[in-house]
Amino acid sequence: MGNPLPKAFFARPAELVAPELIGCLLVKRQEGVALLWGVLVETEANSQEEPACHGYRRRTPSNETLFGEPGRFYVYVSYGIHHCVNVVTHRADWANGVLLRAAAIPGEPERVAAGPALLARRFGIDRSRDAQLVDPDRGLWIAPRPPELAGLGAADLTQTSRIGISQGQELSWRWYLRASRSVSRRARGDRQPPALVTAAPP
DNA sequence: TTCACGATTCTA
DNA sequence: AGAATCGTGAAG
Repeated sequence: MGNPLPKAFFARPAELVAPELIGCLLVKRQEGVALLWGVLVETEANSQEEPACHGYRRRTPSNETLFGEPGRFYVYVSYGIHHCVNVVTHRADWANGVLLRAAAIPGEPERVAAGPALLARRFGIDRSRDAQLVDPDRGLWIAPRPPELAGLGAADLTQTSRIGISQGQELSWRWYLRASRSVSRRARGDRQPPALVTAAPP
């Protein structure tokens, strides 16, 4: 879990990175407590050339990080109240990133991090993390898929349109792990999978 | 300085 | 389906 994704992983277009991030682990090191980690189960891609992207209109102090080098967190405030966490991708001077929309945290309620703002809240991520490197040395990073999830493929994911945007609906740039109950919102017709049975009856 | 709006969430 | 809630960016 200490091994982070290599920097080159993020130096690709967001729509390539986003689906590959599913199954990876978001990990946070905290003072005096065990590592906090969760499996990423839902992501969205965003890119400068389309209107749903924060960098579509102009480069400003608040979206500056999105235009920076890949491999950093871009954290923004949503609706004045919530925080949302992105990972910057592709290359510098081109707004491109992946929104981390949901994570499944072992041993915790299924939906504590089911949604971008809930994920940010549970991991205690706010604007102070903006522009910070995705790196174990900074205490917050992303680890590759663990062995048991290494076999994840397109067949395990649902690809659909993004959530909460008015423009850019035609792009199917949201991906989620179908087997997970920690997904923020399922595509139409996709039934919620059964809960995992963790304990055998006596 | 002011105003309208939003990559959301919670409740009914 | 609708409200809450406030940081931003564009307008004045």
